[in-house]
Amino acid sequence: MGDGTISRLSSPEGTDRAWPDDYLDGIYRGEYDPEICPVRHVLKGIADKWTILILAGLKADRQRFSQIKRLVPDVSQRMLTQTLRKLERDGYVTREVTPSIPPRVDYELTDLGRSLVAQLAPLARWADEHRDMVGHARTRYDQANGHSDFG
Amino acid sequence: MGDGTISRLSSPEGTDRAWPDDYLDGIYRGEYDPEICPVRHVLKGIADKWTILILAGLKADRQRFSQIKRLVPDVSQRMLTQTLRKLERDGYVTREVTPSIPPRVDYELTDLGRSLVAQLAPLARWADEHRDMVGHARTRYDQANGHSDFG
DNA sequence: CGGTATCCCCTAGGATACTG
DNA sequence: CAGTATCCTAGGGGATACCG
Repeated sequence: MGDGTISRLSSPEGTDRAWPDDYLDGIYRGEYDPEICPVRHVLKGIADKWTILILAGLKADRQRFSQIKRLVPDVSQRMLTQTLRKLERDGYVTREVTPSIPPRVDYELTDLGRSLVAQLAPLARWADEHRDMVGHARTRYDQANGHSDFG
Repeated sequence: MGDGTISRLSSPEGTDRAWPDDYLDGIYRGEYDPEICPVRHVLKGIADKWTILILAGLKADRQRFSQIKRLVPDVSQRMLTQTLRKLERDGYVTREVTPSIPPRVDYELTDLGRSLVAQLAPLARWADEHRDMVGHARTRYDQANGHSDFG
């Protein structure tokens, strides 16, 4: 670990940044501690089955619980609640309860949440534009090797 | 499903794009089928514990198996192999075997892989810059509510 | 060196039922 | 309507041992 050689992978000579000015900065900053790495943490926070889709549903407007459910029809009530709570905890959304009967709960992106969503945009666009290439690559791979052990 | 109302969440009037020109396009394109959605698929492909870190290790240079292992010290041999295979299958990396003794295997990003890595950059930068805000939000949330049931 | 194979645990997440 | 609570399972992922 801390012997300093990790950052020597391909660092530009004569700079005091060990890595090029890109996202690796975040991953390898300082001691390489996987438990601390901020990129890992944020990624872990959004790298589940529903988070991105729910953030997507909230991008345009504040939404009620049931409206989000309608936008992401295949999420279970349990997971929707759980995911929204996590997003609230991380400061990405606010939760506002109106104690009427029946009750009403509105969710809305915070500035932090909107900021995150903005970062996700290019990735999603890329995903849409390159789905065919990935699909073809998979087909090729699976034909070259006989198995489909991946899912 | 396909009653067309899903895309009416907040679409601008008089356009034939149901959604603003951002990443939601990808998620909600056409029939909203979670099994097909390209964004979901790509996300799912990189949303595990190791993929991003391994892609990061490959960004600068072609690497041998053992070198990647050294860059990401806490990945198990099993998961490293498995993740690299998945990346190869999706067309993000190439795998080149040199049948020497001991054997040598080199991994390298494809153009597609480099393209993906480029999309990840702003997200990782964002993660690094906003880690404190997320951390504080969590602390606040956990103090307001007594529990730390999240991990 | 770069892998497989095996075992085993843990958590994400679905289904269902109940509640204020 | 917007949740809890409970039960249950698929599979992600670690540890270890073996192999060409």
